[in-house]
Amino acid sequence: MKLLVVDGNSIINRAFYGIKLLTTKDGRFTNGIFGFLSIVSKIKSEIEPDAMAVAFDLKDPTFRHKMYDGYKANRHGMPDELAEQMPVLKELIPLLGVKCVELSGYEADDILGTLSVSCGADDECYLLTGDRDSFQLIKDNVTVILPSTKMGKTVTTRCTPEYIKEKYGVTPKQMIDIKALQGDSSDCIPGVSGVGEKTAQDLIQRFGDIDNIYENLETLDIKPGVKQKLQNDKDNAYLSRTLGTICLETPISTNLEDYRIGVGDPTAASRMLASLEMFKMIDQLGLRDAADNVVTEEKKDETAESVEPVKEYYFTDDGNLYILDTSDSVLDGLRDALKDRRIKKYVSDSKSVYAFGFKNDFKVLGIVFDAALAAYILNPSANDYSLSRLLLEYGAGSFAVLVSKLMAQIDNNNQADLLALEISLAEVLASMEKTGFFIDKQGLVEYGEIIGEKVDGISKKIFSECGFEFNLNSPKQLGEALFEKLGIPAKKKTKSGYSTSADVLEELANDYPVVADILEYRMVAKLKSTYCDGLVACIAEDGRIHSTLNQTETRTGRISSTEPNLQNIPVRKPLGSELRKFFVAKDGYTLIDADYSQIELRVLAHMADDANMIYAFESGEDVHRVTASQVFKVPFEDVTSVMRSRAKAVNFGIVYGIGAFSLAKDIGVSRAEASEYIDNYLKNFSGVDSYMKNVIDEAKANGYVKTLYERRRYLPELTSSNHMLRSFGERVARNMPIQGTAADIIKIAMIKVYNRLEEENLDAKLIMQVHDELIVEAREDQAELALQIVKEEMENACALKVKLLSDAHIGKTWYEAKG
DNA sequence: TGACTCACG
DNA sequence: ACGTACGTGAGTCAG
Repeated sequence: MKLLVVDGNSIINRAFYGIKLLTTKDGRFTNGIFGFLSIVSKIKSEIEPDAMAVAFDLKDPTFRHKMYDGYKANRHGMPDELAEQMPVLKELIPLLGVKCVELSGYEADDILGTLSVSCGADDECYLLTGDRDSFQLIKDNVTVILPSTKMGKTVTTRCTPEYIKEKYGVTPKQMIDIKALQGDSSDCIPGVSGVGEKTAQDLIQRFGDIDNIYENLETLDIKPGVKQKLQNDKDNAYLSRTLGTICLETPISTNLEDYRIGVGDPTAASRMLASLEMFKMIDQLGLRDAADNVVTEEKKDETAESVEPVKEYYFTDDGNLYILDTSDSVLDGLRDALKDRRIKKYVSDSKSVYAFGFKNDFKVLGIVFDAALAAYILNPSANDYSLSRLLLEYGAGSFAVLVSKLMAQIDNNNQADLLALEISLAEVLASMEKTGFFIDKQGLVEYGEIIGEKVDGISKKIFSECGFEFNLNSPKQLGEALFEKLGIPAKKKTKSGYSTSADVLEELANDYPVVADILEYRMVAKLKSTYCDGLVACIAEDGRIHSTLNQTETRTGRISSTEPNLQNIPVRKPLGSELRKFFVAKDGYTLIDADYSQIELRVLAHMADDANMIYAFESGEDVHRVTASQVFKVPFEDVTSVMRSRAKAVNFGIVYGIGAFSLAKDIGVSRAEASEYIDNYLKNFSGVDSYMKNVIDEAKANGYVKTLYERRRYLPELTSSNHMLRSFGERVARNMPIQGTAADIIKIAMIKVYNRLEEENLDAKLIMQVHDELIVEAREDQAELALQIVKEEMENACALKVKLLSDAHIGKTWYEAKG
């Protein structure tokens, strides 16, 4: 029989520290469980055992180790984030048909030891543990499988008697004697003081065990100093041997039949994994059928009278239309229903339904519910809002059940208006995707050729300055070239070598001309590959780029743009901004670019209800100048450009959840000085000061933060015992309501602009959004009117305690229209 | 696939 | 004692 015994504590510990913290949407930590299941399922499929057990430590609070009271007293307690995962794992394992074994007063090691000696000569035993103490258990038929992390990946080593012989030069049993001499501070095993790994190995290799050493200490060939140390700590050596010997007689069942892998409860297991949001793991553990049963079983319960097969869509008794699958072939048969406003539609993904309408020149009416958008509004931090996942996650047996569960939560959270807003926006986004952005392809290609020549020229220059060639795109090779071969002093390191990021290189560029060239290379290489080549490849047959606008991607409520991303087209540097000259309006049309002025700061002024900041905006003066005058305590007229730019950085920093250190680095002043700026700022803007404190208190009390329009983001990080993680949570708590409210507002504006342009029958279309900026393509003779509409709708999107302002310009290209 | 770098608001 | 500003997406390298 093949037996696999897992040291549960050791493996979940390794997993916990090896994987970044993961949580479910309601804040339960899951990374340890996830890592445990990953490695155990991998090893299980390699070994294919007949029997299996997972052993856990179980400390009896009244238990004191017989020999040594300090035993393991200095082991670090388990962090809460891991401790809460243990009972969950222990509940899950039996559902997978595997026994958990734990016994008061014994460690997992002891259970591994006892089961390993229960195996007969015909059996094979595998011990999965990260604890090298288990090496003493190795025999011809007992192998230790030791996971370790190499270059960020988990690899496993099969440790056999031969492996121990080769690595330590001893038998597995002799490992106990090595440890008796060497000790182990993490286990509070004292050993012989002054004897380390090398000496201990050498002594046991030559003399076999500590009995022989102590019986013949006088005559053995051992250095006098070492002899003295051995003499001094003889008692500790024997005590250590006792402590280091794994118990082989734990009172548990030693009948291997009792550990034969069973069927467990696949349905309960998959339900539990779904609640832990480990959807891939369900497949990995072979529970897909059971998971599907969860859905069909419950479906039977719900619609007991008529068990329908799962369909792509269905009408229900109330005459509403439920559309689960929004592919063209399905929607094709529903055209008439899609045009009928009276038929309420509940869909899995409204944007694609609207897109189908546009593609076929009709308008889809009557979508009242979108499951993906609803789930996104309930929790924007998930990664996947596909229907199959939502059904599992919400434990819903049918689409109709899912809809009612989602809707109940949306109502409960007061988010029905927000959902309606997102559904309206889906139509706008579908229209924008369909329209796309016209590109001067020939101009872009020619620009790409010029940039390409620059790339080649700078590469050659760099190689001649260095005296050797290497791959300039490889941070690793570049780091070695600069900081080793050329001997330039390195400033900063990353996990895998020297940092070569722009801020590091900028500090060196003045002293080392080659570094300045590398910065220039980086810039032009990026322009060439990402923008010139990348964008040209995205131009469709109609001469336009149709980016995808994702509505369920960001944790703050912003939309994102992919394939290609049109929200990060260069603008800050002159050479890069040239690119925008190739984003043009089609013949006879022109572009309107309108962007909100300081929307995030205005939102902050409103939400914090800060009289001073509201006044600053009402004065109509430049807000960074006003801030500078207050923070630096100088009259408004005396604000210098340096003061203004520093105040601007402080304003940004406040929105991001500022720290003095980062502000200091950003604007190049001392930390103390930066700290003074922040203090002055918060004294002047006392409303902001108290808002920032309140928002964190509320976030901690509620577990989430929210925008003016009830968009939420849950922040399990706030309860973390890890300082870094908790601080991150606090910064997010400060930032998300501001960034998110600004996102809500521009979404409202988009819907209004879209509807107005349509109502007024203008030949003008919204084509792009860049967070605080909207772009419209309008027929030339209607451009002025369209501009007025865009500006007006943006400024009237909502009424805050401060006005919203939109700067709008007309131009033939994006470059021109940006103003 | 993850790390690094860099483009944007 | 700890590391250091929010939110994104794409290209590239290297394991």
